[in-house]
Amino acid sequence: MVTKSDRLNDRELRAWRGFLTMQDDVRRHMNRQLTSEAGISLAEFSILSALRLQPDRPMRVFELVDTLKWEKSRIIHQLSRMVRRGLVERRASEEDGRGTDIALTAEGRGVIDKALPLHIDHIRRLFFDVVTPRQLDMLADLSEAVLENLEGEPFDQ
Amino acid sequence: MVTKSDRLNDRELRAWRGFLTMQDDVRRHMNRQLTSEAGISLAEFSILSALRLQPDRPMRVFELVDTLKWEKSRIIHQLSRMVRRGLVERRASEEDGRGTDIALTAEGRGVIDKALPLHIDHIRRLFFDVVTPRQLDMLADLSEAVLENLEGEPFDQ
DNA sequence: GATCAAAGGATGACTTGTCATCTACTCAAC
DNA sequence: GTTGAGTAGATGACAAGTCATCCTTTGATC
Repeated sequence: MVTKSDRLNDRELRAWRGFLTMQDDVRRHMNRQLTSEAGISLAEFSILSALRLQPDRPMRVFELVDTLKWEKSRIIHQLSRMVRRGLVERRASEEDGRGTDIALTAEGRGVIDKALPLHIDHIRRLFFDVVTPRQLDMLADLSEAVLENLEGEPFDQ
Repeated sequence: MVTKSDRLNDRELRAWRGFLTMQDDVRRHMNRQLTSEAGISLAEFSILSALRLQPDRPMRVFELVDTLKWEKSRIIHQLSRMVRRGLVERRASEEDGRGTDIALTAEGRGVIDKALPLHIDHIRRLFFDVVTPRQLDMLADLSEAVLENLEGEPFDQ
């Protein structure tokens, strides 16, 4: 049973503030590295690398939603911006008259192929170089526990 | 010495994807809970609770920057929006002619006093209830290690 | 084959966050 | 007391993310 109280204790506060700050800073660093070395944002990187996982076929919008776990509308807006920049293409799906296939353009493929190794180098230096294997596994466990817990919560989906 | 490679191994991938997804989802949940139960966003909550830490004096903008570790411009824009909504006030600083004091309005104080306990309840259910003390300390250590490491990196500040 | 709920996706309005740039003031050196 | 570098904060333009709403197609039921 968990002790309830109207404030966080020192241990909780340390972890929580550290987590929030770290996660915010890490995102900002990733964004800046990608912008300056590959000319794309972290959001664009996320979409492009999801598409790169299925190199030889386009993906449906809902597959991107499932892969990235973003809100549908967030994905769709991001795709619209990326279509404008020529990184991806929309095509009517052949299987489902309501559906849209999303495909990498040649430029999108070029960009992600260049960005991926640079980004992996970056997050290695940023993150993995100072995190022990034990911490890594604990973070994975913790993340999965929290994610699973989230599904039962109000304000979900 | 760390093994370099152009891709993440399974262990790294599991932790990294879990972390990114979890952190994104947690933010979204916090935002929704605050919006629906207290009528403010997470960004507004962050500013208001920083101000609430010094209940009896206004804070300077740079103090908010130091406390929250946000970019200066992010803080300033957020403050402008919150002034518009009547949650905080700007006053010329008496000590420094360039400076601005930021103070809670009566409404801002009312809102944060109502929001704080609700939010703490929420993150307890969301997060602390499924995270062990050991994991908590590990997360704090990990966050501090990564934050410290970030300071030496390019793309900092 | 008409009806209708649900699925797949798009759009608009609005908030949030970033970068680049700008103004006003301070403080030190001369 | 000028000059000039650095500090404190503000602004504008744009990219991201959220919510509410909309349109079309599908698929089940009658």
